[in-house]
Amino acid sequence: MEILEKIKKLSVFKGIEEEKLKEIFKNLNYKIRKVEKDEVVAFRGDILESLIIVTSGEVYTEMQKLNGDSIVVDRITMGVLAGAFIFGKDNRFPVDVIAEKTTELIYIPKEEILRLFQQETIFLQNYLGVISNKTQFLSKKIWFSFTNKSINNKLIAYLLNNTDRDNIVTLKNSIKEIAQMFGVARPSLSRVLKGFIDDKILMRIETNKFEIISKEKLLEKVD
Amino acid sequence: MEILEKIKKLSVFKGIEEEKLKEIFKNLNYKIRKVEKDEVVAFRGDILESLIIVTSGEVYTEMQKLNGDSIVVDRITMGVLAGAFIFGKDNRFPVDVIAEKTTELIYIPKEEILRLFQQETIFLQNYLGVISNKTQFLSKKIWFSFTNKSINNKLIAYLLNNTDRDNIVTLKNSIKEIAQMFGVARPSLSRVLKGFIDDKILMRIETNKFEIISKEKLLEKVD
DNA sequence: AAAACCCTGTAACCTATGTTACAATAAATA
DNA sequence: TATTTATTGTAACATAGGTTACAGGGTTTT
Repeated sequence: MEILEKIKKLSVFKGIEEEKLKEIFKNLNYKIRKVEKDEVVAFRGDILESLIIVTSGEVYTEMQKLNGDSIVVDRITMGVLAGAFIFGKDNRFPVDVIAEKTTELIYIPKEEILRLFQQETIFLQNYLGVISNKTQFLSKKIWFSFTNKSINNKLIAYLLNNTDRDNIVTLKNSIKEIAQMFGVARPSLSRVLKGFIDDKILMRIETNKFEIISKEKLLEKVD
Repeated sequence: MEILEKIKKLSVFKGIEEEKLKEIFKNLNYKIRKVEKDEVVAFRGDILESLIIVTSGEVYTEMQKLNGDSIVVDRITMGVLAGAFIFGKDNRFPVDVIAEKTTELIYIPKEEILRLFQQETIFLQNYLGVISNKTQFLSKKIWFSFTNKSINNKLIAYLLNNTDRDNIVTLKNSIKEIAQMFGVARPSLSRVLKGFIDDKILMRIETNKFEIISKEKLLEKVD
């Protein structure tokens, strides 16, 4: 069972002994599906009857904007695909799912999943963990964009969240990426950043390393 | 057991026969807590060891903005409180929880919940449903604000989502509330709405009832 | 009916942010 | 090292949206 090698690395099966995992999969009704690059794994609106797990390769999910453009929502290399949608009220895919490269997927029917939950508490806990983390992640994202409307505030929150002791901030992402995360234009973010430096609130140490000269002054900039 | 009367109305216990529910609660290790209006149920950062269920009254959750203002995130009258946080990586409350009025809560330890999951599949499915729905709700919210940046687009998406056949839109909320949902200023929303009416894309039938004269023209307004 | 209140429309004004474009680095590649 | 490519800084300009303020129309309260 070469599938075991892939399976045991997945976070939903973490902590289950290999022997048990083998036993589980021997009696499990599942399907393996291989898709090529650019192949559509699922269309928006498709009904979800099975849990889909990505074991190798990569898929991305995209949504349609009103003007027809589509934006990439998420990328999944290993793990559960849309885990919150199989048990929710609306069990249809909210997004299109497309393979980024050659990808292997496992389909496990919902009933089998429920049976596994009963049989293997660790699996249940892992699964609960996965969707709980997703919810937490989304909650934080919403909180961030809701409480920090201006670029000013977004940047301040970001800086404060990434300060080590000694008030040094090392950016984990490029300015370009941060602007994207914030959903703002890159030059606009640069402008605000420059403003903080001009006002001697921040000091640039390296390209993407700053010292917060005064936290108080920084907080005064909140609008 | 008067608690049964309250319990059986909760969506996480839906579909479980009353007799079984009685049996479950007889052997369950839980605590009841009563709080008065304005009493703090939980502080941001508190560790969650138990599932908390609101059985009567009402609580609201609030978050701190950088400038110290707090905003109300959610209100819960009956149901599970922060259900995604007990099984997630970070099992601390992300928000302050405060009683809106006299409120009764049930605390069930995490281990007991897990035991219940094994014992009563319906409960497990209900619970999965609750957090899944939450995730779906948050996903939609994020999608909406991410794909519809301008008030223009937000309003168009809102109108299209609330059209019945015959292209009549009846607003479910006041303009004020919609502006709040969108996170924009009320006069700004009014202005855009007026724009659509001036351009003969919408026609006002009643105060909060409109006819979409031309869906095509409406979609042309997307930026 | 009068008063008080809340929701909405509307207008004038201002500012933050997007847009575009180009120069200056920095990083990657030949 | 030289050349290309991606990332940033910066500036000039346009505009969507926030702010404030006030007036008209509903509702509720007195």
